This record gives sequence, C-alpha cells and structure tokens, in this order.
Amino acid sequence: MPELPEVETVMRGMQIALQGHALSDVILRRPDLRWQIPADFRQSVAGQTIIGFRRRGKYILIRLSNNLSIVLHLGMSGRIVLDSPIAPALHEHVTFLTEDGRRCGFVDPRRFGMLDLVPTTHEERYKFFSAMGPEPLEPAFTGAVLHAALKGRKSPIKTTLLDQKIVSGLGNIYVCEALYRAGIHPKTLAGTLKPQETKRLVQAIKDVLNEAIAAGGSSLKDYVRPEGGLGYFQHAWRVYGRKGQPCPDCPGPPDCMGVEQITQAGRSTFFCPLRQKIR
DNA sequence: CAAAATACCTGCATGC
DNA sequence: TGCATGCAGGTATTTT
Repeated sequence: MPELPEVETVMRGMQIALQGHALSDVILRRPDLRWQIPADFRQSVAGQTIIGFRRRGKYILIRLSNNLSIVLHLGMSGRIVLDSPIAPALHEHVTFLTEDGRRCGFVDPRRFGMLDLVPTTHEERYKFFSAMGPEPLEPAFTGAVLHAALKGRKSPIKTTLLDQKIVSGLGNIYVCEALYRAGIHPKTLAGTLKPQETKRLVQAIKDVLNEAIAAGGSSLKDYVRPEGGLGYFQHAWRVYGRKGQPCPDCPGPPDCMGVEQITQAGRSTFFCPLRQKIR
C-alpha cells in the first residue's frame, strides 16, 4: 500500500534498526523483481556499512560506505519485515543480514517492486529520478509551482496528479484525499485550475501527507514486529474506499447521498459530490 | 509533445 | 466446493 507516507514510515523504521550497522550478507532468492537485480548486487552490498537513508518520491535510497546507494521501491504489494524468521516467508524474495544478527526481509507477492544500485554521488542522475517532479513536502512546492506545472494540461486533475513528473510521491489514495480536502472535483481539467485553487490543493496535499506520516510515526514509536511488518497503520481516509458513506461534512440525505466512486483512467476515484462540485 | 493503453504479477472478494 | 471474473494502493513503456 505504499504511497509517500508509507514509504517514509518504512524508511524511518529501517533507519532506526539498520543505520550504522554493516550488512554481512544479502540473500537473493530470485534474480529479479519487476526487473533484474544487478548481477553484482550481493558482491556490492555485502560487507558495507549502512551510513544513511533518503526518500525520493516512493523510492527509498540506502546509502552504503562504498559510495553506492541501494534503490528500493515497494511497488504495489511490497513490504519490509524486520527480524524476519530464518525460514523465509512466502514471497520473501530478498533478505538483508546485518553483522549484529538482524534479518530484514523484502516481501513482495506481486513483484512490482524493484532493487537497484546507483553511485551515491550520482543519485540525482538516476534514470528514474532525473525527470521526477518536486517533493510535495518541500517548501519549494507551492501553489504557483503546481499551477505552472498544470498549464496546458487537458487531462483531469485526478489522473494528472498521479503523474510522478508533476509531483512525486502521490498515489491513488492521497490524490483522492487531497482533492476532497481542497474541494476540487476530480474531473476538473488540470489546466483550468485557478491559482487560488492550486494554492488550496497544495496545502491539502501537504496536510494530508503530513498527517499520514505523523500517524505512521506514532505507530513506529513503540512498534513491535508483527508479521505485518512496517508501514501498515490505520488510516483515517475521508473518501477513499467509502463509497456511499457520508464524508465528514456530509449533511446526509436528501442533500447528499454520500461518497461517489467513479473510474478514471482505469482506476477508482472517490469524491464527495457536494463538497467537490463540477464546474 | 501529451494522453491513453499496455504490461508486469499474485491474492482476494464476489458471483454463479 | 470449484471456477471464472474483476479488482487492488505503482509505474515504465508502448501506442495513439
């Protein structure tokens, strides 16, 4: 379920457990996830100390002492399991071993995840980062910046916000939640949003992401290690997955029949027809 | 160039 | 119970 807040939470959990420790080995149980894992991955990683972490969009970068960074993406179904059992779980394709005896498993049933290597000093030039849009939580991501990025765009704002070149880290859930908070109908053509609306939208994006990260952080603070692993915490979604239910501001029937679900570009969109008027 | 369709893969809920 | 179907939170790539 990983969008930006979940990826951030997973990264922080890994940081607490692993930073400063050396990787004694890595077990690769198959040569590929979504793509081939570099042939020299084990050789490059084994024996190196983990010196830092960073998140870019939905990617996690694990910086090693040899100027290499592991690039990790969780895909749709990926999760990280700390202190995984010696007998690997179903779909635990990769396990990192640390010198202090910990095991960190990468479980990914659908194998949409990925694992790669990039020189730490060249992270920004990594093929999947060079065209990536701004980090939504950076101060540089403003209403004016988004407004400029949406200029001339003729697709609906919902699908446009899923484009990682416009802004990085948003997925289906948080796009729905942000549009709801900003009071913008998902079918609104992206290029027609007014500066005032993009300003509201940017604030809504920052708010919803920050709240979700805070919720993840609180679950991390005293996390035990259930088989569920990291990054799976309770969400307080206001419209996502709530078809037919009242949104928090819903006056109820007959004024509003609750959250509606539609399909855009083959994916589900949830919105409140009362708070998010078409125009 | 932008936008839409396609591809990758397994698990699960649903309906017959 | 078994089986077919559709859907799931991602994104690079291909096609239009």
